[in-house]
Amino acid sequence: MSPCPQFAADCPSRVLFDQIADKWSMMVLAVLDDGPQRFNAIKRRLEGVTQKALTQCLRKLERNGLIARRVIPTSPVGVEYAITPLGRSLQVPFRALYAWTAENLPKVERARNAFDGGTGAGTLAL
Amino acid sequence: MSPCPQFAADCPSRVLFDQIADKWSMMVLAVLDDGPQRFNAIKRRLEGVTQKALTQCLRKLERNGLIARRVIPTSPVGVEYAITPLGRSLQVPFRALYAWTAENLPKVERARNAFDGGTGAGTLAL
DNA sequence: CGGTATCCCACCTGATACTG
DNA sequence: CAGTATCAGGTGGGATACCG
Repeated sequence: MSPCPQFAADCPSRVLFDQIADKWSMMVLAVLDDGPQRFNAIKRRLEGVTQKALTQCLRKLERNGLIARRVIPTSPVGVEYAITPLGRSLQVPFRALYAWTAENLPKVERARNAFDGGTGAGTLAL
Repeated sequence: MSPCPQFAADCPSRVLFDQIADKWSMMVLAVLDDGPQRFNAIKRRLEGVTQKALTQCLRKLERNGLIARRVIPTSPVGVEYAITPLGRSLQVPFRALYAWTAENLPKVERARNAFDGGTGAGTLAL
């Protein structure tokens, strides 16, 4: 199986992957999967995210049709973000990835210890 | 479903995700899925990758136990990289993600055009 | 509240040169 | 061949301040 025999720069998979695989996108979608959320509510659940980074991430997700932005014209403006059906469909492969991390974290940690601890002897064991 | 009620910075999924979700890792694993490859052979198949970036990526994958590095003591040294069973297991969720990109690229492109073209009216359509 | 604008700095990048 | 070393330069992040 090789969908792209070579990974050209304009390979659709590459282009799209660059869009969805950043540090925060997956988590934002996971948060919004619980239901629509306000900006600061999302921010509170993503430990370590800055306002700037979150804003950029939300814009990108919105641009790609994965989330929807709705302005609530209250006294101090409110903005609500909601996951779209397209965004929800991306949750499926994302959850598969999450499951992999949960299942294989111990193995990765063991490999890392072997690599770091050894003088490079890790290559022998594999 | 919320495996992490909140995304703490030390959430195992977050930590591991940061390790595997960079620009090149997924493609390197896909290339090595065809069989062991030499450094420059991999480089040739990843259009746009620099030697430095590829070296860093291969080191990280090796450290995390996803690929194995083998030095072939020939006249000009040769180095062969091979995917490990652990790396191969990661291919499963990666392929699911690839399938999603292939299937949903048109929808994303349409959303993007709506967002870019419109004055922000894209929020209405969703 | 939900941003945008600004500054500043760390980092990543590309290019080049050099080594075992 | 497969790197490491180095340096210039652009990109992005963090902090702060300010606007609707």
